[in-house]
Amino acid sequence: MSQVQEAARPGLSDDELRERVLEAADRLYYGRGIQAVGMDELRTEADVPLKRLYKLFGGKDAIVAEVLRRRSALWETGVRAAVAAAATPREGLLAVYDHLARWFGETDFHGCIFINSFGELGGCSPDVAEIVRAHKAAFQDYVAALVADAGGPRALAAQLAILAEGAQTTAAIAGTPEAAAQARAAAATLIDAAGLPG
Amino acid sequence: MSQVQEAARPGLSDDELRERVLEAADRLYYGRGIQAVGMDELRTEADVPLKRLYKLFGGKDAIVAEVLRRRSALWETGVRAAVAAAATPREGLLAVYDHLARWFGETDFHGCIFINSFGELGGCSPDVAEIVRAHKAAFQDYVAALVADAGGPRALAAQLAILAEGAQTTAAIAGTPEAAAQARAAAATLIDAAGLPG
DNA sequence: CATCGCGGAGAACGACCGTTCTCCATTGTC
DNA sequence: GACAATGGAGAACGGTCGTTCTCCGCGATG
Repeated sequence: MSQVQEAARPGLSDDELRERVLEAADRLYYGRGIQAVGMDELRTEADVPLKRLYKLFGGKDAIVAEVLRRRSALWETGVRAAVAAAATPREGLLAVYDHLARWFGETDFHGCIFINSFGELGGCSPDVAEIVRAHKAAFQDYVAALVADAGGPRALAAQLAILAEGAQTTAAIAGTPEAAAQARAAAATLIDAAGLPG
Repeated sequence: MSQVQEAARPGLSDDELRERVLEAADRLYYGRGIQAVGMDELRTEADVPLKRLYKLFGGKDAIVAEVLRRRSALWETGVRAAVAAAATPREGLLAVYDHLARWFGETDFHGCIFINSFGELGGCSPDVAEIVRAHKAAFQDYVAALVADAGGPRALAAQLAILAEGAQTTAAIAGTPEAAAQARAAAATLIDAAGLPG
């Protein structure tokens, strides 16, 4: 058995390695913060040669941006699926908070990676700040579209989005998931007060 | 004029120097993040000898903790004053969001330093995480007391706190202050729906 | 078989971190 | 006036960061 273990395989594709790196980076950055995780630890966790890592991504900044973009797409997919499963427009809006509740209940929940990254790097990295801003703006636009489809007033959308944001920070800091249910109840009250059809 | 400019004074008191250091640390940490600001930059900004800095505080962790504790006290003072100026319990609750609106409108607003610090260090520093948790818990307790005094239901307090949190993150990331007014409108709706006397 | 080039492992590099230490001017005391 | 003590300025230290480079074993090619 030579010292070369992995190279015995016909050679892992670039796409496969990118996937491994991004999965590891997501897990490490989300759990401990971006600055706290060095390239060497990422290299070890993903089991990818450092040289290949730099050839595939160019540098840490690009990996961070890619991780955030993937999380954004994952979030969008998840919330859209939750909303699509609802029977009525009103329940579709409330399904957003049920989706949050499931997320908050996961054992490795550590808050919203966009809020966390913005707190960590927003003051120093315009790139990260812009990705976070775009992600949150897209969510607000999505909620606005849901509210419009449901025939609700324009002002309701911003209020519902603020409730979702507040639930995320509250649950993350408290370390408990009940903020989702509290935000859901508040959302239901706001929706009803807006005279939205049930 | 010798090279010793400051020492010509009879000697700055420890309290005075502590104040200068904490003021500079607050400004730098809040604007750019904690890990992005080194002790040398803090030394320069506060114009305090590095040796004295370590004698006064012991280390960076202690400075960070002290900055957060001061911000917590400052926030508590500010929000209590805003509430106290209100004529009725209902307006007292809404005054919280007016206070947020004034804060969001400040030119150097960069979000909530507790949310930011938690995002940056919450996964690595139990000390920071605990200070942030305690600060947010104290705010929730304060809102709960206001709601109780106003005769509102227990569930309303958590909803109002979540709105305040969401407004802070939304305003910080978007870079605009309108989330405060949106949260205030939502709060008014929730308060009215709870049947709280006007 | 000789040679070449690719890719992997990890050392090396410069920069910066938090912290400590060295050196020196100044000051208060006998 | 000699001298210990204080405190300032900044170099030094060990460690870690992101990134690059060196070296070597390997497979492909003539």
